[in-house]
Order: sequence, then structure tokens, then C-alpha cells
Amino acid sequence: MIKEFTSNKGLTFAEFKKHFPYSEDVLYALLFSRNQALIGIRREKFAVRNLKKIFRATFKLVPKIGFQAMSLRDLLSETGLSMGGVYLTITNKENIAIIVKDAVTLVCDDIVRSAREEADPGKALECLIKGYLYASLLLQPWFYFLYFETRSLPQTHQNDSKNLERAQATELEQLIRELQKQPNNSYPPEFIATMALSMIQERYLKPWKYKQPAQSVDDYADNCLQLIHHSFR
Amino acid sequence: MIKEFTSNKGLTFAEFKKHFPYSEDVLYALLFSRNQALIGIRREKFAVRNLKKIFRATFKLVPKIGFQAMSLRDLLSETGLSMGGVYLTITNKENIAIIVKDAVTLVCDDIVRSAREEADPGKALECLIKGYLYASLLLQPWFYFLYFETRSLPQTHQNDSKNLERAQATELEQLIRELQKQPNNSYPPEFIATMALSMIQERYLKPWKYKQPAQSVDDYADNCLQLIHHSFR
DNA sequence: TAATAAAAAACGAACGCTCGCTCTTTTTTA
DNA sequence: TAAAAAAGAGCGAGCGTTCGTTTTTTATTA
Repeated sequence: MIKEFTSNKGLTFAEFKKHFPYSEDVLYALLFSRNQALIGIRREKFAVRNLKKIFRATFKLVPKIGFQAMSLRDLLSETGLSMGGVYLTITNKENIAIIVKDAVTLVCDDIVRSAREEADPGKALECLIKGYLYASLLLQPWFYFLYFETRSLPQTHQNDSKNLERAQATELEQLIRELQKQPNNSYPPEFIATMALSMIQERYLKPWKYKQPAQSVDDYADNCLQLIHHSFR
Repeated sequence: MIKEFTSNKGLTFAEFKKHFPYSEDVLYALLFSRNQALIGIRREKFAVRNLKKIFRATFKLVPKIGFQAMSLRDLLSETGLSMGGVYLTITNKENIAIIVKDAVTLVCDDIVRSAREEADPGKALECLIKGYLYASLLLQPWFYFLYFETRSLPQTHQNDSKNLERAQATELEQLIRELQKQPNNSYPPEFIATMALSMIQERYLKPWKYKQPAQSVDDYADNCLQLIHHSFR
């Protein structure tokens, strides 16, 4: 596993990005080794090259027409690969969705792990929120896909996907509860956690609204955090 | 057009529901008359009966598997109708999605109209937020469908759907701007508007998280409004 | 280092099947 | 009894997938 990357404080998006360990090639290499059972190609070099083509094409087509409506022939003409090449790589269509879920899981787990290493709950909260916000922006197509195409997954994986979101919410909720001085006078912790989470999702679910003063995401993160601390009274 | 229904203040969900004019049958009758061009049946009585079956079935199947994956044969066995009956009613599959968009548009326009009739911006904001929150809960399957299946619509209708959301955001933003006393010291109005909107959507997009202390939606609404007023300093 | 053998990857036509939809016939309605 | 609605078998297109073959890459040998 890769060393943590969000332990700084007052983190900006630019800094985060600089230390973000999941560059495209690294990510595909990780996905290749984590999903041997779903991938037909045995040599990493070829697997990475094909996976890159397949996922780039998927992320171009799916936001326009949806995963179910994307045919493998659409995928062929977008990737330039042949039917055989695609099937050797992913073995069947739904594995595309399963691998996306695995990627998002991988990154989310990493963020939670980083946040847990912060002793101060205020720092931990910042780490968690910025980590999730920035990572989901750097890997926007992945997070977007998983949100909108969870229904295209087989049932077990649908549950995984739902639990992934639940875990993030719980993690936030616990930190917020710790930070509220007089719990009786404040908002319910789960309400604030929900607010934080849905503000993060807002960014990656509606990319057309945020193209892209780039720096604006730092303001966005600050506003979110300020609003949360504001809510503590 | 039906008279407005959200002019009260301190509105609870229960009260709202009592005066909500879009009961199932009324809604289908309205949709029938608004979408003559998409509907083959000429007698309202039969149209309403079939539309009800078709949309109920759609809303049962789609959250599990998605609209593209729902076949007409799935729809037949869920509705008990025949192929002829279904096609006489909706003429083609994508009209299901188009009619959902029309329904949501109809209701949203009504909410905005009601809010605009409030002279006081504070009241107007409450009217808008509660109107949208409560209506989208009463018609949860419709709002949910439109959000997740916008990509299944033909392009023109996709744009309509996007503009519908934009219009809600703009409406909120203007009211919030009015209410901020010292704009320079507060959060950007579009940030708070975005927050409000995504909190409302949270409720109808993740129904599994909110099944259903029913009354809890009043608390939810109050918390949202409180948080917003809180943000004004 | 060049020649060769073995393994892996890529190709793409063809398959069985399911899709959305049509259309003739039958039933129901007013 | 004329018009409207419902039925459901059937159609062609296009789907995901398979598989026999070819091409490329890697490993071995001389």
C-alpha cells in the first residue's frame, strides 16, 4: 500500500495534488494487481495500456448516454481496440463497473486511514473533508460513474458501494460529535455530516457547474469547513 | 392550472401534504392533457388507469436496475398489461422519461410561483425550500427518476432538465442575496444556495437513508433553514 | 546476436438471444 | 354497431459474447 498523503494541515488543492499518489498509470497498475480475476491479460504493461484506453473511453461515453446504453461497439470505435482485445482485458462488460467500484474503494479507504492518524479531531475533520473533496475531483470520472451506475452493478457490489458511502458518513459524524461542545444546543451530528458529504458530492456530480476556476475549490473547501465550525456555536 | 398551495408560514410536512394538489389521479389526468402528442389513448379514464400502472411499475423497477436495463417485457409482467396496451398508452419507451420530466417541471414551476407571491424574502425562502423539499418527497420516485435518468432523455429534454435545476438554484440565490445584510462578510450566496439545493436532493436521492420517521423531515427542514439564517451572521 | 520456438495478445466474423416496436385480430366500451 | 382499447405473435436490428485464427512479444538457443 502507498504511504499516506493528507497529513498536512491548511492543505490546498495544489499541494494535495502534488502528493496525490494515484496518478493514472499507478492507479491502473494497482487495479491490475487487485483484480487479476477479472482481467484476462497477464502482462502489466499491456493491461495498463488497454485499461487506460477502455476507462478513458467509458468516462467519455457514459456521462452522455449511460453505461447500459454504451455498447461494446461504441467502446471499440472510441478506443480503437478490437472486440478480442477488449474482452481479453475485461472479460465482460460489467467488470468495467466492478473495477471502478474497486478504484473508488481503494482511494476512500486511504483517505479514512490518513484522517485516523490525526490525533486532533479538528485536524482529522479537515483531513477527511479535504481529502475526499480533492481526491474525488482528481478522480472525478470514477466517483461520478460509481454514483450514477451503482444500479448497473451486481447486488453484492451494489451493497459495497452503499456501504462505502455509509462509512464516510459515519466517520464524519463521529468527528463532528466530538467537536460539538454542548451537543444539546447544536445541530444533530448526522445532519452536519450529511451536509458535508452532500456538498462534496455536489462537486463531482455536477462538473458542468464548476468548470474551472480551479483555485475556487480551495474556497469551496474553506466555506464548507467554516460552515461546519460555525454550526458548533 | 391549479391554485397555489404553499403560501402558509411555519409550514409542516403534514399540513403541506394536506393541501398538496397533485394526488396520483390528478397528476395523471394533468399529464394526460399536457402530453396528448405522446399518448395514444383518447379517453382520459383509460389513459389514467394505464399511466398509473406503467409509472408505478417503472418506479419499482428503475431504482433497482436502471431505465435502460428495464425492458418492455419487464414492464409487461409488472403491469399486467399487454404490449399493445402499453404502446397505445405511451407510444414509445423514451416517452416514459419525457413525461416524468414534464411532471417534475409542472410541480417545480408551481413551487417557484408560490414563493414569488411572498413579499417578505424570508418567507419566500422558507416557502421555496419547504415547497421543494416536501414536494420532492411526496413525489420522490419522479424526482429520483429525473435525476438519475436525465441521460436517457433526448438532448432537448436533457437541457430542459438541467435548466430546471439551474432555475431553482438561481431563485434561491436571489433570495439569499437579499437576506444577507453585509454581503462582504458572509458566504457567497451561490454557495449557500448550492448547499440548500443539495440538502433537498439528498433526501429524495437516498430514500434508503430516510425511511421514515416521517416527522423527521420537519426537523430536517428546520435545520436547513436555521443553518442558512445562521450563515447570514 | 541472430534464428527460432513458445506464449501472449489482438483480431473480427459469427452466434444466439433479447430488445423496442408493429400490426392484425379480438374484445370492450358507449 | 361503430369506435376505441387490448391482445400478443412476429420482425429486424443490435446486443454481449465466443472462438478459430493471425500477429506481436518474449524466451530460448546457437
